[in-house]
Amino acid sequence: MAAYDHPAPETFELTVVLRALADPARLDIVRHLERVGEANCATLIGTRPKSSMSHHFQVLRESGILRTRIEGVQHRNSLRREELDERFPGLLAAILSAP
Amino acid sequence: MAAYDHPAPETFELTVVLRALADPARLDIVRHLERVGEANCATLIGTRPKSSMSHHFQVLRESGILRTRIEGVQHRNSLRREELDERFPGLLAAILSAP
DNA sequence: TGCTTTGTTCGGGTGTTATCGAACAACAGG
DNA sequence: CCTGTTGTTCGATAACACCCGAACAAAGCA
Repeated sequence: MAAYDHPAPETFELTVVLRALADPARLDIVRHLERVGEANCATLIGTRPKSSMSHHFQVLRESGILRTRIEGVQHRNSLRREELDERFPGLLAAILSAP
Repeated sequence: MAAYDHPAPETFELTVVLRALADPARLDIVRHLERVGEANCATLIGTRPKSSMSHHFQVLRESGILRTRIEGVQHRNSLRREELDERFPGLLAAILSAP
């Protein structure tokens, strides 16, 4: 399995990031990652099937919100906090602290 | 023309607000309102038809991002900055300062 | 009463996104 | 190898959102 491509912070698009976050399932993923730091897909699957989760991770990854590191058979995801804050200062913090 | 209903800040939903902002046309409206304070629909129409604009204003209004005040035949729109900041501290500022 | 201005509402067409099962691929361990 | 685990990819369906013209509504004014 080849490593994923991750966009550079200068190419993050605000509307793309907002659209990625404007989904309850993906917001759950982001909030969970904030708590645990790093997680693979399986641990985040609630009632949703794997294929749906894989799609949501792809959207989050391609928008720049998270990075995926491959370790063996698992894909470990974590937030790109510094890079997001570099491009959109305060945005992630505001969203993570929102009710 | 009866006045519009505007949601109370406690009922603002993060995903709804993010979805409302995750559209280039609506982001333009929000940025414009930040500059001029208050504006009616017509002054914001660029190349888009009235019906499209009316739709975008409705989305922004129902999500809580702006309020619409009727004055004669004009509908004056302005950002609900304090109320948004009360519910989602820092969110609007982060978005307005983003590239 | 007409006429103009300003927006809304309606209807349909179009494109995008979410969802999910099933099949596939990559890796690790026995 | 063979098997189990972990995710991705594919294909189909359904839901949603955007877009725009046309008709409508409300208010101001001659």
